[in-house]
Amino acid sequence: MTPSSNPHRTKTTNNDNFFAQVYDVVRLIPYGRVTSYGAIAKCLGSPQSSRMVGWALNSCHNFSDVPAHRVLNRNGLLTGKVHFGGANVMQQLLESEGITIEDDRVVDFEKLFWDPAEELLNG
DNA sequence: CCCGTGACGGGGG
DNA sequence: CCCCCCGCCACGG
Repeated sequence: MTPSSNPHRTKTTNNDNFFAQVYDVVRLIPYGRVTSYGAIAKCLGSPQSSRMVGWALNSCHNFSDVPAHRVLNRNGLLTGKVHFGGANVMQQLLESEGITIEDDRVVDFEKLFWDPAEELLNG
């Protein structure tokens, strides 16, 4: 049954699942490492839905077990910093993990990048 | 119902 | 390097 054919559905169906999957992946990001919205979208089978990854994190505002601060854009920029309450909360969280930030960008981004797809390969 | 607006990303000029 | 456009899709006006 297609989503639109279900009259009982008041809101979201696929989303609940997608959101949950995003949170699951984010929880796997190791301490001191980072990844990107696009990498998460890709490993969930929706490489063009990176925006939705951001949307998912948006509605997960501060679940203590979801390290959303480790998710950056493809260039290692802290594009989501404004959603962490204070102006530099996101940066501080990253720095507390030993990561260096310069001009809102993670230094050695490529080196610290953690690819969720790799995690899938290794089990 | 249409439209603008995003924590995005890839491709083309 | 720049900029623009497109695909993506939920949500609010």
